[in-house]
Amino acid sequence: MSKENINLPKTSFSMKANLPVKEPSLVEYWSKIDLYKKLRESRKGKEKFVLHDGPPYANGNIHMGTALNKILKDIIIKFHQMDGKDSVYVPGWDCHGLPIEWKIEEQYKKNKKNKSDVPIIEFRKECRDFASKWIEIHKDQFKRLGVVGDWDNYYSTMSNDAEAQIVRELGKFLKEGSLYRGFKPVLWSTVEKTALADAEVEYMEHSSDTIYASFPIKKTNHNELKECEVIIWTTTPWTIPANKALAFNKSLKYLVIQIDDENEFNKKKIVVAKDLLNNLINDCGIKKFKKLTEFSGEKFIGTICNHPFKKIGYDYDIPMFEARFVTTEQGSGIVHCAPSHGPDDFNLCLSNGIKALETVDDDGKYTKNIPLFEGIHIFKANKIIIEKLKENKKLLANGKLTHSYPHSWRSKAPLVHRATPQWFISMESHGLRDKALKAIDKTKFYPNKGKERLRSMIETRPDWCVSRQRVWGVPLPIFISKKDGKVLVDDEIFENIAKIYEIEGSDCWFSDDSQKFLGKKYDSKDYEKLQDIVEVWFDSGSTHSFVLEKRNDLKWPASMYLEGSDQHRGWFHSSLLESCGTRGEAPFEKILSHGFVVDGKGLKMSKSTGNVISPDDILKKYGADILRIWVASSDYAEDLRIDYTILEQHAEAYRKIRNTFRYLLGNLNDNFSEINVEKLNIDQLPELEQYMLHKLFELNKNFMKNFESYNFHILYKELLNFCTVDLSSFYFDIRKDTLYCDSKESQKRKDCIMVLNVILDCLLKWFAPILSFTTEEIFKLINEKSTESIHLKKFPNIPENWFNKKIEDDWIKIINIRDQVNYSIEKKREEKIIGSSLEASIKIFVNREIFDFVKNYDFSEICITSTAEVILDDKTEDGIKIETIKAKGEKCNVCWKISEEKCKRHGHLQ
RNA sequence: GGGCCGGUAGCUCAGUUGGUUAGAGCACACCCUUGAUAAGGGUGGGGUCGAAAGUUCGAGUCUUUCUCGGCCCA
Repeated sequence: MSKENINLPKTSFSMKANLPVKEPSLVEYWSKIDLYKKLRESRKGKEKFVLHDGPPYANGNIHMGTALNKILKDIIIKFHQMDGKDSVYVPGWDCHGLPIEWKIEEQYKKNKKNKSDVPIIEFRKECRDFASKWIEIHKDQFKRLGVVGDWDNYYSTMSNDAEAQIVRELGKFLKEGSLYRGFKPVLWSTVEKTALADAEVEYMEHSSDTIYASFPIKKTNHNELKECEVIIWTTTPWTIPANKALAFNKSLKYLVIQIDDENEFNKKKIVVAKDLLNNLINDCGIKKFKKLTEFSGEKFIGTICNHPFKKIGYDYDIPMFEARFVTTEQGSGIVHCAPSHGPDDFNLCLSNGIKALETVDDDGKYTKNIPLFEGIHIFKANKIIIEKLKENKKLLANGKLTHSYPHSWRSKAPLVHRATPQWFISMESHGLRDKALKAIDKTKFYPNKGKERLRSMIETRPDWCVSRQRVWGVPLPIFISKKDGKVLVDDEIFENIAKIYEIEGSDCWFSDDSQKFLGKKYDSKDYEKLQDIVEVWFDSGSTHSFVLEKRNDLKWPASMYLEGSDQHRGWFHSSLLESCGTRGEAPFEKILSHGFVVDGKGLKMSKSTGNVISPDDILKKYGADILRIWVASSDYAEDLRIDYTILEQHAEAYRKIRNTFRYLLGNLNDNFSEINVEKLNIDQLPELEQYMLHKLFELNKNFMKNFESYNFHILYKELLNFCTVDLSSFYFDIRKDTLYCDSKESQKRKDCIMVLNVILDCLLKWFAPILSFTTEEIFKLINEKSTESIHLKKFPNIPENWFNKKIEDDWIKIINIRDQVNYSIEKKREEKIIGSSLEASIKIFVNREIFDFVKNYDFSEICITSTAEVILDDKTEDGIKIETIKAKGEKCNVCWKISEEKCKRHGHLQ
C-alpha cells in the first residue's frame, strides 16, 4: 500500500540550477526568437518608457560597477515592460577621447613607431577600430548578464550621425554667443600635450621642490617697509620667471624681522606673516633675528616689489594685491602669482589689469617670453631656478615637500597649470546656470539626495571648457578670420559640415581642404581652420540629441537616466548643461543614481588591496541570476557590498526560491493552466485558499508600490519572505496532506491546485525582471511548444475582491494559535515523547470568546497533527492553553495520520 | 584639506512625527522528518543601534565632537 496511491510531486524542473551552463543557452534562445523585436511588437502604440543608456567607454573588460549598472537598468526596463509600457532600450558607447588615443600610442611605442610619422587619418582609424572591437566584446558581456536591448542598432558617439549632430549642437552655442574663446590656465599634461578635464585628473602624492624666495620692496608708502624683502613660499620654483605679482591678505598681521645670522641675509629685513614666523625660522634655519615691526596687511596696499631676477633681465614692477585666498596654512603669508600658471593667480592679475602670457609651450618648455631660460623644460628648471636665486642672494631656503598633487589619469605624469587658448561655454552669458537649476527642480531623483548633489555642483561650477588639443574626437567646427580674428558664425556652414560628416564622418576635417567646408560662400584663404577637438563630455552630453531625438522608437526627453553617483559631475551634469543650453530643458524626467561597488568590509576594490571580484568570476561560479539577485536585494542608494560570503547568502536564497517553484511545478506535474482570475468564485473556496489569495493581493499591492518607487531591495525581500514564510513553511506544509493524499476528484484538492496555478503564475511574473533566466527556464518548461517568453507577459492583474480583511484578521489569530501549538509540540519533542507533528494529538483549551471563533476550524489540519480538539474552559489563563500528547491508535498507511478508528479517507485501504 | 552621503544582529535589509523588553529573512545551533530529500518542518541563541558627550520624563530616531568608509572637489 503506498506510493502508487498518493499524488507525489513530479517535475522535470531540476533542483540543481546549474546556471553557468544553462544561462548561455537562454541567451541564445532570446536571440533566436528575436526577443527584443517581439517585445517592441507586443507593446506597439503603448506609452513609452525610455531609459536612455549612459554610454560606457568602449575600452577594457567590464567590472562590477558596469555589471551593476546594466543589470539595474535591465531590471527597471523589464519592470516597466511588464507593467504594460513600451519599454525601449537602446544601448550605446562612448568612443572618443584620450584613453583610447593613449592605448594606440602605447602600441606605437611598443612597435617603435613614431606617432608624428603616422597620418592623422590613419591614427584616427586605429582609434576607431579599437573602440569597435571593444563594443563587440562589451555587447557579449552585457548579453550574458541577461540584459535585453536593441543590440543590433546600438548607438555610438563615433558614428557619422553622432559626429554630425555634435557639430550642429556646437553651432547652436556658437550662434547664441555663449561659446567663446578664452585664455585661461588649464591643467595641462606636458606628456600627453593636452589640457585635461577634471575627470581625467588624479590626485596622488608627489614630492615637490619648495623654496622661500625674497622680493625686494621697491616702493612703499610706509617707512618701516622700506629696504625690506618680502618672502614668498612656493612648491613650483619653475613658475618664478613667470611671476607678475604678489598677493597678501589684508586681515592678517605681518612682521618685519632682521636676520642676524652670518650668511647672505645677514642684517637683511624680511617680511612674513606673524602666524607663520615660527614655521619660517624653522624651515629656513634662522637662528638669530629680531622683530622690528608688526603691522596689518592693509599697509601692503600700493607696494611694488622687484623681481628676484631683476638684474638678469627681469626688470619690471611686481605689484602686491589683496587676495582672500592667502591663508596662514603654509608658507609665508605672501603668495607669488604667475597668472599663466594658476587659476587664482590668473583671476587676481586679470582683475588688476595684468594679462597672462604664453610662458610655457605644449611640450613644457619655456617660450621666448621667458628671458634666459627659453627652451628649458619646466620639470628640469627647478634646479636651475634655485641656483639662480642663490646666485642673486634671493633664496632664503629650499627643501622638499610631499603633498597631494594633480596627475594625469593615463600617464600618471604630474600636471601643471598653463594658460592656453581654450573654448568655453559660458554659464552666465545666456543664463545657462539658471536654466539648468530650474530644470533640476523639475526632475525627480531616486534617491532624493541626488537632487541637492547635482544642484550644488551646477551652482558653483565655472564655465565649461569644451576644447581639447588632441585628435581622437569631433573637431571643433570653428574657422577664425585671418583678418580680424573673429569666429565664423554661419548656420549654413555648420549645416554643411554636418551634412559632410553624415556621409563620410569627421576625419575629413583633418585631411581635406578648408574650402570643402566653407563652400562657395567664403574663401579658405581668409580663414584659419581650428585643430582642436571637442572634449568627450560634450559628446556624451549630446547623446540625447542624436539618439533620443533622431530615433522614431525613442522619445525626448528620456523617462530616466540611470548611472553611478559619480555621474552627477559626469553625464547627468554634461547632458543637463548641453540640453539646457540648446533646448532650455533637461533631457530626462527622472534620474536614478546608484552607489559604488565595494568589498565586504565597505572598502573600495583595487588591485593592490586584492579585493577585486569580476563579473566573470561570479558568472562562472554562480551565474547571472545570482548576480541579479545581488543587485535587486542591495540598497542602491548607498554603496553596494559584495564578497563571496554575501554571494553565498544570495545563492542560498536563490535555492529557496527555486525550490518553491519546484514544489509548485511538482504538484502541478508541470501542467500549468492559466486561471481566469476575474471569473473566479472565491466564496466557494476553503478559507485557507481565500487567505492565500488575500496574501497575493496584499503582496501585489506592495509590489507595485515598491516598483513605482524603485525600491527593489524591499520588493525582493517581500517576495522571498512570501516564498519561505507564507508558502514553504505554511501553506505548502499544510496542504501537503490534501495534495498527496486526497483523490484527484476531491474539490478541496482541485481548489488547492487552482491556487497553486495562480501562485506559480504570479511568482513567475513578479520574479521575471530579477530572475530573468530562471523564470524563462520555467516558462519554457510549462509552455513547451511556445516560442514566446516570460518577458513578453504583463504583471498579474489581481482582482479587488481578493482583498478580505475579515479573513486576514481571523487567520492572524489562527496562526498565532498555530505558533502556540508548535511550541507545545516542540516541548514534547524535546522530551522524546513524539517526533513528527503527526504523532501528536492536541487539545486546545480556550475561553468562551475564543471558543466561539475557534470551534469552526480544524486545527489538526492547520497544525498538521493527527487529532485536534477544541475545549471550552473559561478558567484558562490568557484565555488559551495547549496540551499535547502522543497520538493513540493506528497510523494510516496513506496519510500517516494516527487514529483509534479507521481512517476516514483511506479506511478501506488499511 | 573642503563639500556631500553613510555606519542597526555573521550577511542583506526594516525601524513611521523621539515613547512599551530594537524587527524580518538568510546564516548558525539543537531537534524532527525521510512522501519537496544535496530538499522540508519546529524551537532557539545572537544586536543597545560606529564612539563619546549633550537636549529630554524618555533617543537607533534631535544637537555637538570624534572615528571609520564611500563619492565628488582641491
